[in-house]
Amino acid sequence: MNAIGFPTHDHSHCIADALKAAETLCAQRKLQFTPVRRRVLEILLQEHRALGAYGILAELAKDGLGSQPPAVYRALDFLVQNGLAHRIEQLNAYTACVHADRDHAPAFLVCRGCKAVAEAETELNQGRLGIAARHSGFVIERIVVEAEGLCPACAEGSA
Amino acid sequence: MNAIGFPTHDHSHCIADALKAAETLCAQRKLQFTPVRRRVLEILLQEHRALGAYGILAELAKDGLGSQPPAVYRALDFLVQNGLAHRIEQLNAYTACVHADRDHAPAFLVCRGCKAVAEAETELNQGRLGIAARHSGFVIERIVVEAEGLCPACAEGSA
DNA sequence: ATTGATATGTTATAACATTGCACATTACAA
DNA sequence: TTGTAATGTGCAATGTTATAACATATCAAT
Ligand SMILES: [Zn+2]
Ligand SMILES: [Zn+2]
Ligand SMILES: [Zn+2]
Ligand SMILES: [Zn+2]
Repeated sequence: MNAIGFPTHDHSHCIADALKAAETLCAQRKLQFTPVRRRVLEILLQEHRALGAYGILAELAKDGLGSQPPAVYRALDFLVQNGLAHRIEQLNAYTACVHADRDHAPAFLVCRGCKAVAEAETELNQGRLGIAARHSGFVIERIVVEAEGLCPACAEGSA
Repeated sequence: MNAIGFPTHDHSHCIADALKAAETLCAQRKLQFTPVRRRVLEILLQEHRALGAYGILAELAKDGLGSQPPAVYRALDFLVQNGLAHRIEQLNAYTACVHADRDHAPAFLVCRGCKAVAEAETELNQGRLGIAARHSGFVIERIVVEAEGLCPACAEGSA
């Protein structure tokens, strides 16, 4: 699938591939890809959208995999920590990473209409902010880049 | 003062000037710069840091200017709406704008040590994300750019 | 068997944010 | 100046997101 933009794609493959990749990655790094963690990733992969922790928790609960907030937050911590998912700060929500294998600084297009999220990449010390940082001796460790706007479908609808 | 970086500066001027500018701006746009709104901006201006809504509320309450959450959230909405303050998404917190006069797309350096915030500028359709957006027909309306890292002082301390 | 490391379960609470309604103030035009 | 609409405030309740604190389970290495 194309990570950038809002193309249609074979989503079942998309999910299966990502889960497979996560398995491999966890095996390599000797991380435990437990049922809860796997299920949370699966839930996130269902849609290319950002889901809130409590929404995910509701799904989890249906499978009897945890009913209290810490269950989902711990799984999300694990996934985010290991690059399998990302937090969308402007929504206090989470989305599966579309290329968890490579190390990357993610950037997002977030549709305010349908809440769809597309992941792109950025550089840590790019542009004016990077210049400002170097100028002042600020050391950038992580960068949040999230564009809010309308995806083609939603722009069409509101036109 | 220098908006970019973490220089020392005459902070009392900094505050007075910003308040004056806000007054002027509100007069021009026929907006009501009420005591609550003024005081919240003043509180934000005290430090070049991000403050949480409830922290601000506590200060407000000391002056008898409101004791319930809506008081502060309304004022913050007003300030953010009119470009006098910005929301730092990664902290769920707020900071005063350092150049509220000009229309701009703000970007931030946020120190994870001392929570200091420096404001810089960015462009709406910059870099790879802009390219991705144009490519897919996504219309960017707002962009969140927040770098997390260590300011010179904190980097020194942790070395 | 004991220990240590990791993951999970459970309860409670902190922190952030909004809704709804009544009342007060301000703006503005008749 | 007075009526009226728009805007701002006070207050109570509620909703949403996130973490603290403590207990238990599992499993592997000693
Ligand atoms: Zn990613
Ligand atoms: Zn959309
Ligand atoms: Zn600004
Ligand atoms: Zn610092």
